[in-house]
Amino acid sequence: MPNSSNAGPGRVRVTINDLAAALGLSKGTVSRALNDYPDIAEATRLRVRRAAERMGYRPMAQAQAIRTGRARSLGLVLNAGRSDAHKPFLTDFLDGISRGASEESWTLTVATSEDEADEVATMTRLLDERKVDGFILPRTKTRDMRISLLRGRGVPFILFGRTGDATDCAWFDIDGEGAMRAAVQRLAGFGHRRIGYMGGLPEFHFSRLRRQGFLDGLAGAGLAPDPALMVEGVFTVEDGAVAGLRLLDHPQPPTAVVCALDVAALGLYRAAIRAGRKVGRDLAVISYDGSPEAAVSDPPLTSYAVDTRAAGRALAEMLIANIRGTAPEDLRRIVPARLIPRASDRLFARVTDAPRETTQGTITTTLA
Amino acid sequence: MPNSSNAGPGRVRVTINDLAAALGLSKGTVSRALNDYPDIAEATRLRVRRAAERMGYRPMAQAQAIRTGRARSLGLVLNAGRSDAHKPFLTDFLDGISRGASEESWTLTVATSEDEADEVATMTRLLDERKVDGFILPRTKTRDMRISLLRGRGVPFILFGRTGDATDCAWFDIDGEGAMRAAVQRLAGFGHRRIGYMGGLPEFHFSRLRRQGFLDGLAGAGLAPDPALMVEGVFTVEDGAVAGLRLLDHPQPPTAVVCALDVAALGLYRAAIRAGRKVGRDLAVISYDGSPEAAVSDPPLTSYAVDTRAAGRALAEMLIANIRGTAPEDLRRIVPARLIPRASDRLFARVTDAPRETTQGTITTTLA
DNA sequence: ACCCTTGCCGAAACCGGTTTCGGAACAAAA
DNA sequence: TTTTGTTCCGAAACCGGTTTCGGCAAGGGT
Repeated sequence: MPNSSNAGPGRVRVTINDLAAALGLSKGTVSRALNDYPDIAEATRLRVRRAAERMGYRPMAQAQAIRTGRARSLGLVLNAGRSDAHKPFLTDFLDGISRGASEESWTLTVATSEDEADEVATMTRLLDERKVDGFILPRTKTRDMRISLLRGRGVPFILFGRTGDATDCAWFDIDGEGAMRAAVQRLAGFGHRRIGYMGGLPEFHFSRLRRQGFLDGLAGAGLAPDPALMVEGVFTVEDGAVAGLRLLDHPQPPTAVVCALDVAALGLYRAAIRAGRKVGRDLAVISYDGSPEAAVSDPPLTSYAVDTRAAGRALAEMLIANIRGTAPEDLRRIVPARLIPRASDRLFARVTDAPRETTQGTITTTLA
Repeated sequence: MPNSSNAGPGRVRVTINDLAAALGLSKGTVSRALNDYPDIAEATRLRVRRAAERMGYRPMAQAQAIRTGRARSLGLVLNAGRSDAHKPFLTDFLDGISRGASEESWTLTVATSEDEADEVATMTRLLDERKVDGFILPRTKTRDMRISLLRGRGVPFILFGRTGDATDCAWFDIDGEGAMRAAVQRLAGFGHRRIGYMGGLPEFHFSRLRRQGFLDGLAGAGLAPDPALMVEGVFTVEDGAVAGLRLLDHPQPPTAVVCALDVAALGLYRAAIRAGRKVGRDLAVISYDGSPEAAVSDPPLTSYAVDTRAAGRALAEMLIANIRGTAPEDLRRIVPARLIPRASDRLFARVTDAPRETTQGTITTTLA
């Protein structure tokens, strides 16, 4: 008969001892059968499996952990302090990770922190108590304390994004620089020659990459970068509004702007209104993120979308592989962002159809 | 010397054996000293504590779990299928839970699911593997399968919200019905007599409560409810737009509307535009949620805000108390929502200052 | 017929903690 | 002095698994 002293949740819990007794085998044999050891007869293995299934046996994760050293849990530490741009995607992200993890019977442990120091402290606690086998690090910075910590302790981890020195790092990322490049190319194809840029906070590595992508795009289109048309450090709609105003107030303002984040673009929308211009008519905008708000803005924002759910899933799978021994060098993947063409980047019946000079003239006089 | 075979993360791990050896005590004594057993001399207890501190000893959570039956982890299963209204609050919510949990050295395990069946399956797995000790159940329904499951298995849990039969349930909730009542009272105070209502999906228990609160509010103001001015089942902005149009198309449309959710109100904004009316001038709106989008809408939406972070924290603390033995009946708390007065509920220089009859007339002719 | 593999399983140690039980040392009461 | 009672700690069992080790039995080769 199964386990009589069943304290805690789960009702009558069937342990490996119950299973072994029911089968007339030793618990060691049962364990090895369940874990596919080579020294178990195929017939026995099947008998054990079937009995386990029938009796509803589930190995207690912690009991395994104590011997194997694996909690079978992935750690994710969210920064709740900063207004996080990935808020709207968080559910999708968690969903992706959770699915990727549960497919291998792993789980996701989430913690939060407000600043970088707190982040490291939280991760340390999770590690010390052995609650987690590895970490997913979102929003990687060029110089990231979390990476130093984990590297120093020899703990497996994977970056969502890249970093300055990615030696020994596994990572998954979206090709932001490629998207920026394509955005410039697209705008140049529409006839734009003065293309502005709004980038994110410089400490995040993606800002650096996207900026470079933008510059590469300009070069590819034979355009010279104008520092006056480029602003960095945008991370909220408010930032974007301020920065946008600066761009639009320029004596020779851009006819198009590439934004590294949707929030920046949304801020630019506001700036445009205040400057008496209209996005989609006087000003072309292409952005990046594919956030839901972008779809309902006026005009709907053309944006490069990232599939956050798929990213979460990939991150989970890759981290598990890393924990299981795959070398970090073999765990690096980059996927393209997907363009969602909407109305903000086509200046209907004007820029689009007119030759370049006329375009410039039209815009300029509109502003004057 | 500490543990030489240190597989896995964490570098040189100091175990209770290392500690005992260093102190010249048995590991049982060390354990009891650390856990404040009464049969340990005060001097010894201190000596042990200090050594533990100095050597950086952290008990391995899983090793404790195997004997105590406590994983020291709270479970949260998110429904990723439905477009979740609490998306913008998710970070805050997780942050609250995480803080409440980590104060007691507990952690948060998050999983996702798409439908109700999946939800139950996920929770079952988490329980069977003993990954969690209890659950936080967000978005409770009047008849909730999760509750039946957990009740049946005798697993501790706490509701975020209330439910049909809350016997033996611990819960934490925001006083939505009170907010609805106050909203009606406020609008009636401004002179409104035809007050509409837009409610949420009926299966969620809060919809029921808020609806009742609205009706109570009407009664308190001496107004008779008009079924034609009440719509239910709104859960997205789109729903809200459709429902709003229905309300505004009424031959004798409402001069004010109480919304049970901000998304409903935002939908109503759209409907008003299409109907040629202007919220804050022809139509007063009070809503509930306090979502960030509501602050930047035009006009800014007056809404009852819920402190999701505080809720998360309270839920975590209460669930831990429940797991530790406090009776569910002693773990029930309701806190008021906080009114954030903005522009959407004051019809400047018209309804506000005019007597009731005139108001009605003004609105009506505006529509005609 | 004997030895040597090989296949397969049981026994027992082990992981890192918690908890029970009993007894030594010492003080107070008889 | 003996008895009784406390205080405090060690020894060992226990939790539910995993992993090592050794040995029995069957099969193959000589």
